[in-house]
Amino acid sequence: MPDQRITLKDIAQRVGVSTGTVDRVVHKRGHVSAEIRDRIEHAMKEMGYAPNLAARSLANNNKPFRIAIILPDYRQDPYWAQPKEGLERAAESVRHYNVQTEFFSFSMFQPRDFLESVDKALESGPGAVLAAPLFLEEAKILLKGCQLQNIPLVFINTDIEGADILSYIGQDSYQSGVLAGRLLNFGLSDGDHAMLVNLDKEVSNARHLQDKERGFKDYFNGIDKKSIQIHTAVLENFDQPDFMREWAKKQFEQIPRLNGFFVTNSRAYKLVEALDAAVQDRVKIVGFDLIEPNLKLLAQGKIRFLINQNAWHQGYLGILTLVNKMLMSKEIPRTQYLPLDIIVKENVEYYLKRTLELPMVIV
Amino acid sequence: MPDQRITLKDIAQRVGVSTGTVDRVVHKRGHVSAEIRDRIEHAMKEMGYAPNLAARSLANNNKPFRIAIILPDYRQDPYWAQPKEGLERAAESVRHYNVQTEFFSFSMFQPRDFLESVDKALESGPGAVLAAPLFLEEAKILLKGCQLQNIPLVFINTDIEGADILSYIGQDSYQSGVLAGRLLNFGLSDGDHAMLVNLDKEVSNARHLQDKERGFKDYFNGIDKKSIQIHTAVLENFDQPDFMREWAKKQFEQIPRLNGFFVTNSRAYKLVEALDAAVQDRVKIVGFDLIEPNLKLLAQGKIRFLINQNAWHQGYLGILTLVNKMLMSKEIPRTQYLPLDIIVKENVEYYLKRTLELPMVIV
DNA sequence: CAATATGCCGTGTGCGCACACGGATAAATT
DNA sequence: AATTTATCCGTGTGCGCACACGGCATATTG
Repeated sequence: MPDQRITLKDIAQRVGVSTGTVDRVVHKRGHVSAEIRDRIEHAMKEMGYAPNLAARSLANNNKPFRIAIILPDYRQDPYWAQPKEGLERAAESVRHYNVQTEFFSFSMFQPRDFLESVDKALESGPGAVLAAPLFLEEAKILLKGCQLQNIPLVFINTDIEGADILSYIGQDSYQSGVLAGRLLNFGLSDGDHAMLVNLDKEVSNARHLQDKERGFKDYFNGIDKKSIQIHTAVLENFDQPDFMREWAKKQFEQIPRLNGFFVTNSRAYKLVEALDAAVQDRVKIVGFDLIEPNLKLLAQGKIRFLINQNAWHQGYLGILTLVNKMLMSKEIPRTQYLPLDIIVKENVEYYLKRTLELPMVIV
Repeated sequence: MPDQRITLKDIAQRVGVSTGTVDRVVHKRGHVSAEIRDRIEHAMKEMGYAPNLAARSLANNNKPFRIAIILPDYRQDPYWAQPKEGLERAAESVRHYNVQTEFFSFSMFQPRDFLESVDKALESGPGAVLAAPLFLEEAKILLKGCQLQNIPLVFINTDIEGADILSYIGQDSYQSGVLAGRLLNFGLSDGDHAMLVNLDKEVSNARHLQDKERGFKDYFNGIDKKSIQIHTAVLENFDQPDFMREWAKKQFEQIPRLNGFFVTNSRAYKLVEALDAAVQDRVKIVGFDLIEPNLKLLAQGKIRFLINQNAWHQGYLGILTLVNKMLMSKEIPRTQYLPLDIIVKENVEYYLKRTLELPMVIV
């Protein structure tokens, strides 16, 4: 632990030059003779120089670092409120580095709206872009735009394979499916049946869904201790209670030992609502996301496990990633998967608090 | 989102005084007339002034903030390596605020050694103290010392009820016991038996153990769906494989339907080693901590769940708490419980990586 | 009334860094 | 030899804040 922090001045004195010259070397701005450059670089290593970020940010304070954020409208789907919150929280915690954020929201059902946001965002001349690229073709235009302007781009939630971006931050859908299988299996008995239920109208998450399904089935194929039979259901009419109840009733008639459900998104509560009280207590349900209706059912024991995708963290890490890269010149991994938190009634409160309290910023 | 950051100068101009006067109000250093003080405070609220931490830390950079850390020697118990790591990591991330840390380790079996560390720590004239107060009486001396020197004190791992400290950071032992009960119960059937196993020689964790046991039993008393019978075992000879095997054999003879174990500390692997191969696959074991031997058995399915106490975070949060209080003048809650992470084979890697990658500091 | 004390407030300096600007030297050109 | 050009390097200023210092009033005292 170095007692005294090494400053530009220190190594300038050591080498016998001015701080300006050292600064030129630090920023590789040229106009320094090879010999002196070598001596400075050598001295920096030897003395263990590390720039004082506080001072750096102060000195840079005239030019803000602006991040354009392209996100679906959270009023269309409450899911997007979570990344948004994380983004806002992160923005708040790096305000002191003069980081500014600007939101460009779009309708998650209209690719053209996305494009419009892309245009607006790029025209605003940002220092970096963070986006949820729901539409593949349109996202490629964003990609090109960022390359042209030579600014870093971060994707959250949805990745585009092979895209030349700074980083992708999201869930590991496949692994979350595997995890769901694991949790369900733990509570099921030999000979039981389980069902994967997809309650969704759109296919915007098609890829995530596929991966989850694959992971879920792979898990059950991989075990040999018990025999659990897996079924699959896709229901677009999850908003019609009557339809749902009817559907559920039929399932149990056809599959008496149907004892487990895996709801692949945050709508597990919709499934519970469709079940009779007695059934609610018997079947094991695994779902996603700590949203209010799910939490209530978790507390009642009617949802056994919730897997927390940590959507909040997507936004948070997104900002931190950009700040780490651009202001702290850190190396960033191409892919950053978020932890898959397992939530039950007994530990849920810590996860709810964590997003509120945990203080953090930059290293 | 305020486009332009508000500075001291801004509000000085607005009120019509100098920055020095505003600064005096900010730091409550007096020598300001009541009227001007009010006007300044009003303007600060109205304009939403927030100090620029970078500038503040720069201006304070001559006087480091030194934190004395009193911790058990991690060579005696690998557990303590985790908080230590968290402490070091946190120290690293706040280095730029000129925060320095100094470790004073002690033997976890010798109260007098602890006292010696306390003396050394207090004599070094720290700006704050962080300690793991394993010994009640001796800890009281530390308490008095800090009160005398008027410096904040943070406890980790072990709390002392009613002690006047800044904050306690640790696990919620009771709740972790409840959680263990929940997890075990999920995999057990009506009529099964479960056993709480305490593999420990010392009673230094007596309190934590009691709480865990209470939580565990409370859980099973609270359910009415199944009937699970609970047993308890305290084994000090966990280091003798022959003894352990013999003991285990006897248990299964006496309790044929013994299908679940809750190991109250990180030594779940010791229990697994004492079981026959067939039994290893059958019984459900819930333990604590992501240590190497446990992880291996988790991957093999021989430990079903590990509850992660996040000992790493104790250290990390400890430093952040002190920095938040002293440098950012934030309010700090008296008790900070750490999340109870549920770890299975399928999500373990995220938790191992998380401690390595997650970048953070201060808000 | 002068001398001193007291309350209030502005000014100046430095923290470490970034960067524009200009000065110095040597090399190349006229 | 005088001038230009290129190369290399030092200096100065400001970022927002903390704080010592000193100045200017007004109040207090001899």
